[in-house]
Amino acid sequence: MPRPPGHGPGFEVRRQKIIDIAASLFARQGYAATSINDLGHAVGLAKGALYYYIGSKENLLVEIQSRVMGPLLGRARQIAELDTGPLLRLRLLSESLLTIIFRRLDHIWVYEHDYRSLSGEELRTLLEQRSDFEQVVSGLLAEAMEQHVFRAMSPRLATLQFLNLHNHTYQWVNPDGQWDAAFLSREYCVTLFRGFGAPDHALPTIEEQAEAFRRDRPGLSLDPESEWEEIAVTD
Amino acid sequence: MPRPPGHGPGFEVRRQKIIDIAASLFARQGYAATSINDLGHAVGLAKGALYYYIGSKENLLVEIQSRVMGPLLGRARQIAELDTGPLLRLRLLSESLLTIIFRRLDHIWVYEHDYRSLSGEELRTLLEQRSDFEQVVSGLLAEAMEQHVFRAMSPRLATLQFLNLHNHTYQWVNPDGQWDAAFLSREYCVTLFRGFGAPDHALPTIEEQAEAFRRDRPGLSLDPESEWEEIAVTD
Amino acid sequence: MPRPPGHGPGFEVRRQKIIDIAASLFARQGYAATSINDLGHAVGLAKGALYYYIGSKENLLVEIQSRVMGPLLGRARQIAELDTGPLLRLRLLSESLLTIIFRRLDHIWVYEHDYRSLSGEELRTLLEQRSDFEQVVSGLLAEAMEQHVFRAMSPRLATLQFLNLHNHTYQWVNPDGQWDAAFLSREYCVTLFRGFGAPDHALPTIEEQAEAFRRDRPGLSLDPESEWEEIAVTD
Amino acid sequence: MPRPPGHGPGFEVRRQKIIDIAASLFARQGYAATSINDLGHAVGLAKGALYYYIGSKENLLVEIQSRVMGPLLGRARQIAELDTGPLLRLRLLSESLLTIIFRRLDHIWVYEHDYRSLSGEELRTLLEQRSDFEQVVSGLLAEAMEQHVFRAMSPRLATLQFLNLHNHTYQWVNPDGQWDAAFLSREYCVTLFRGFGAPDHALPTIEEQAEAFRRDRPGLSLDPESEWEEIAVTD
DNA sequence: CATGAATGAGTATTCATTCAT
DNA sequence: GATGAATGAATACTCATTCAT
Repeated sequence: MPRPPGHGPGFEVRRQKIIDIAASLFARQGYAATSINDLGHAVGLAKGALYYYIGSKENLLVEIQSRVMGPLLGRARQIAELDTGPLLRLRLLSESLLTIIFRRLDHIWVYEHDYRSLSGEELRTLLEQRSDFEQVVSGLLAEAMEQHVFRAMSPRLATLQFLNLHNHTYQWVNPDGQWDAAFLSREYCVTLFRGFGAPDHALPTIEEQAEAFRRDRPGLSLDPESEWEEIAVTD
Repeated sequence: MPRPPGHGPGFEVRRQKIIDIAASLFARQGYAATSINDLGHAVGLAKGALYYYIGSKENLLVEIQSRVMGPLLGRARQIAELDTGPLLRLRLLSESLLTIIFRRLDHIWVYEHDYRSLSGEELRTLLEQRSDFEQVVSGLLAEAMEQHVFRAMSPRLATLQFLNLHNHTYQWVNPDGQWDAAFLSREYCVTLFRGFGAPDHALPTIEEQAEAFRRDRPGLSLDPESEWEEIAVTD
Repeated sequence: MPRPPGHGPGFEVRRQKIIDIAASLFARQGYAATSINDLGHAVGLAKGALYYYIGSKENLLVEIQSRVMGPLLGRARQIAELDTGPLLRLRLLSESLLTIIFRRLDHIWVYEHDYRSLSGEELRTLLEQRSDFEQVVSGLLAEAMEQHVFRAMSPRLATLQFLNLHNHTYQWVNPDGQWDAAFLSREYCVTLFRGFGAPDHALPTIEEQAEAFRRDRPGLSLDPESEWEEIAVTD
Repeated sequence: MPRPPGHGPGFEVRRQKIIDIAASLFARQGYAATSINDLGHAVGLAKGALYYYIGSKENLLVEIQSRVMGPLLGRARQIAELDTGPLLRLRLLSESLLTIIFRRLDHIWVYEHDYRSLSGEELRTLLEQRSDFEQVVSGLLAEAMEQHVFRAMSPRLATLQFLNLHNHTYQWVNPDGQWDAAFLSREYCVTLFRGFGAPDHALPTIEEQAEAFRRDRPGLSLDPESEWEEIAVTD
């Protein structure tokens, strides 16, 4: 009894590899400046076979974007619901964001530079996801202000500062360099928490809390390797 | 970049107008997605005439980039040499940078998104200019650390945080919105100066100093309008 | 067109079904605009298996063409040899032609629209068959003129009028509509026989003859159902 | 004072020539089977220059279709409004239709074979125009029936017979052959008018009327040469 | 100065066909 | 028998650039 027409078992594996390679090319040369021919050459496949896997060039962009936004949003929502103070959650969120930037720098380049190449429907989805992520950040910052841990300030402006500081990192970061995501997160949060902190409020010892948290909740660990793969594939 | 002789008196004026329009188109649609035809249509000139003014498409990109970097570097060097404390100079630099972002948002979009479309020689020039600007920032931050106004930290990392916070602003800023460059600069500097500040050091009243400075040195005023035009054209 | 040996018993049945589906797709979308993928999808078979049955895309066209011309020519020759007056034979031929048009409208569309996609050898065969059919018509018309049932006129022009009137029918006919092949044949023949008839010659009562004929010679009945299937499969 | 960007004086001339050549290629090989490369080769122009004139391949189809329908509908409406008997008008209409078929055989091939390659909007326009033409025919036939010049019959079926007889002519006609449009029109009308005529009604001497008409109304002459060019270019 | 016309290489995408498994 | 994977040529179309006038 032959199985109905469809895709073989190796299809998805190869498809993911092609998206990997596409992300790296797009990151290096830009989406518009990378031709399907370039990609075929890099993958080692003729154009026809390439299309068998990718459907269309724009579809590659969609896949790359959702590889970024899927894990990011998933993790952000997990963190937002933890029963800890808002600062610890901001610290965890910061590290998650930076971890993803470190681990998939090429995806982030594409994500940041070429999202305007998306067409209507896909673009709307993406912008919604971005907005969802921003609202998680906004919510945590607002909470910190309500608890007078942070001084009163425009929540929107605080959010934008948080995002500026983190999101621009992809422009210069070297994943194999001296700094890792944990270190950068610590530094950024020191700057932000001191910058945003209420004048008379002694900031809590976030780093100790974070360490304790990681010790107690290994299931929610931020180990980037496993997390990414798992979420990316099932996403 | 001298032009061959024989151009009439209106040549440069018209050339600058064409670059203006090109910048706005590139910002809206991207450099790769904007055709010379589009530009000709927007300018009201046939393609042949356009080439008389622009030389090549890539040349437009070079012009736009140097319109950004020229005034920015010029202003940065002026500020760096002022005989005031490093924090005031950082504050003035911050406002200059944001002023340029506000006033020429389209140029900045092109500058940030399409610099990879430049070829070797031009790209190297650009990266050098970026590096020069970063060194001005680095220098001021190091000075603040030496004077123990800022706590001891990696000067490189401090620089990158300063740049992250400012440079990512173009992604969301609305020049006609509620916030202007002066306001954002104030806010960013509060965050950074408190974040970077030495623990036991009371930060000086930068805003008052800045106001006094603007009152005493009107020639060095940050009035973006005049500054920009002047530098851009003679650049 | 014999197939290499080794095919199982269901081969020919499945093959015919595939040609059926191909004809309907080609008729709807055109031969050039229908891909082998489309066909595979409609049939429920992957492309590889499809080629096992069809040989090539052009071959499908050949099969469809001969499914039309085979029964048509066979029936035309049978009718031409009947020992009745030429008008009755024209009337029977007319109804046969229209019957085939009605029963296999999709085949006729392909036959009329896409025969130019055939290559040399196949095209020549097809054109010969068309010419053979035209000669049967010509012969009957000439006979009617010789017997002074029709007025003297160019036999070629009479033939072309007969063919114009019948062959263009596929463009608008609806097999499920109010008119059937028998009705249209009656109407066309009234027009043609009166139009072609010798001025002083009372046209015979063809319809009564036709009815009597059908009563007496059921073996030569025009029942389209059985006739078509039989010829098509053994063809 | 330079004129604004647009098209030079030779543009439209060359454009019309390209459409001529396209029509001849499409007629010979079919629209789908004719590539833009083929056309460029036939015209003696590179692809880029071709697109400068044609806009798109489908646009060529639209132009060809309207070159047929424009003059045809224009002439049909003129004829329908003449103050003569319906038979003379049918005779004039028949000759106009055949004249266009003779003069632009290649256009008619494309018109008849490839109209399904048109997309929604263009297709709808075309079908409307076809329907308009059919209604002119229907109107004249109905008029003849009302005046009892023709026997009572389904006006729709009479129309379809008229159209079958005329429209299928393009399949075999040779414009340089022994028959011209006037001759074919005469023959077709004899067939149709005798075929449709009321049994007891002596058909009028149409050919004499037609000749008189042509003598008296030279402005409405059917001279195909001048008529076509005039209408085609201004259309 | 400015135009319209021309080029040729490049773009994403499709598709009939083949073939190892 | 049937599949999924691969090919390579073809397709319509775009675009930066040039140049005679």
